[in-house]
Amino acid sequence: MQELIDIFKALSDETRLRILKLLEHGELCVCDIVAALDIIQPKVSFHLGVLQNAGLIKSRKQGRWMRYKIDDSDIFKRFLILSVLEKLSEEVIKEDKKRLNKFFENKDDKLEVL
Amino acid sequence: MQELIDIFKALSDETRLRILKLLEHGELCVCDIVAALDIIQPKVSFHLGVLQNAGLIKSRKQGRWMRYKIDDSDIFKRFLILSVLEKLSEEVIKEDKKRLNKFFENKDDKLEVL
DNA sequence: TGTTTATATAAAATTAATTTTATATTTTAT
DNA sequence: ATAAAATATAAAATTAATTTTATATAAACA
Repeated sequence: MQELIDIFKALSDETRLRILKLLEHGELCVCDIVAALDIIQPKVSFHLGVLQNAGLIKSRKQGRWMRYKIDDSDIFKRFLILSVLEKLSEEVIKEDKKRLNKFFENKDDKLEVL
Repeated sequence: MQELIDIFKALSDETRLRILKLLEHGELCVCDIVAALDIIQPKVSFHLGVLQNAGLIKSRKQGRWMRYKIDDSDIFKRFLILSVLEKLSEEVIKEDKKRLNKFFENKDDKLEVL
């Protein structure tokens, strides 16, 4: 029962739904998400923790980055996450994606300089 | 987005999941649920309100009773509710059903007396 | 009509979740 | 080695959700 409650609780917050939507197309590190949502890092880490605790995302450490991606390893979570992604209008996360893309461009610039 | 959040929030509470499970086989009035869960009436009304706000149950007034039942009128809610009902072990609500049955027996007794 | 029953709701008290601020840890780069 | 970057976590502050207590309303009954 608690496992189920944790999943629903994790999904009942705007910031966390925005994070899931950002992770729709793959893995991101914490700093990507901070840049995209334009909120402070400890807050992002907190929400990533809630999502991970509920088993909706998983992480791996790569160098000094911690990369997160969706974990839809069972049919129930898969359906839930698919529903969420489908139901969230693009409108809601338009600005998030803009900021993320801008952040990526700057990353690329830096890489080209090296 | 808020609608989705309200649905998940409604589902992220033990009392409310127990109520949904009680409503699995049909309509119940508030006093049935109070008897089954063995918690005070304003608390039950509060949780019924949360579930109804989220569109997961609906009510109709009949005499002095307010009867509630599951509202799975769209495919997404239907799936969610089905998943919840399937995932909640009978164990969790065994006592609830016992108390509900005892309450029903007493109701019948009273009717027979009349 | 006055009383009882079923329910809702408001207000206060309590508990839980979130946010912010400050700091610690780990990894990489200088 | 030192400094900087990325992240986590602890503590405090804030906000939100839940629970309790008290009361109001409406329907049915004596």
